[in-house]
Amino acid sequence: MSHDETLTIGALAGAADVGRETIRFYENKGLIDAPPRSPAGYRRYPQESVQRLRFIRRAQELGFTLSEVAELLALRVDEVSACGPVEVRAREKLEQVDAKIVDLKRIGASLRRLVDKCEARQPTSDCPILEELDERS
Amino acid sequence: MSHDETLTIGALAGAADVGRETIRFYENKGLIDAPPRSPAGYRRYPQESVQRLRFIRRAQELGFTLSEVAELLALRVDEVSACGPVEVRAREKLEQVDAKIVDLKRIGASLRRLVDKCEARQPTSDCPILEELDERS
DNA sequence: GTAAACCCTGTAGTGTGGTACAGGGTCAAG
DNA sequence: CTTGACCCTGTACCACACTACAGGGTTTAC
Repeated sequence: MSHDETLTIGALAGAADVGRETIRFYENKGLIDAPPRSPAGYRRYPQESVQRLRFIRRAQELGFTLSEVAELLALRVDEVSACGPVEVRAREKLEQVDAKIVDLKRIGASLRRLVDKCEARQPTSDCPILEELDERS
Repeated sequence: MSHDETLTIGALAGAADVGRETIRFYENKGLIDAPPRSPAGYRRYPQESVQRLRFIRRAQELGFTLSEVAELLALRVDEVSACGPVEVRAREKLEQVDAKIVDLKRIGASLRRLVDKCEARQPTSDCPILEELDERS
């Protein structure tokens, strides 16, 4: 297989730091397109697949399920996707994202208070933390 | 069972909006302490358990696994052993949280641009979402 | 020209985080 | 003093997102 700008599944897996099986799994789930095949039936991936895989991974880390990631990836405006429905879905995702940010900020604030308390603690006192983790909206 | 400031598992489940089974599951996993029991063996929870359960739920929604939640809750540790290692853990979580916020803001900005494009009715064939997380991989 | 290293399909198994019984005891109301 | 709503333990099952074979073909490096 001469080097022809495409990647085998193994090379892609290495480049994107995921397992081979994971890539086939994502293909099955429709998260990545089925790539063209070599005469012997081997998948040949374009370089951009690396970006897509990495996006999937990071979106997952942000708390999106695979089907939510699929929705994110499907959001684009072009000849085939009309503006109306795309806009609606994009707005929904945007709300999800903003809500996640709000929650994360609240958690972050709690953690920061925690860290501050640790820094300012009196030598003899315990690390008084539980209240800091409590909700209080 | 006269009202004695404690909650049955069902009352707690109702107050914290989780299933009974989930509470027992968390107890098993060490996420909540085994509460005292009534003579008949019924769990009697203090009011604070509601806060703890809600914290667990919220932290989970933000992408923390149950064992990470356990870590967060364990920051409460006991006595002298506390502050040093606790502070380190808290800082690590804080960094994770801040990084997530940065990524989510990027996705949010991307979605906002997409919505704007929709409003301006300027079809494009690129995928604005995919481009957002490219930098810094 | 053969062995290692890769690829294929397909199915089974894993870990996480629950959820749903089964089979039984307890308690409060009427 | 029974009936229904609650509680107990324990096990089985579920969805999600992988992960690991099995059984086979292909490519490449020596």
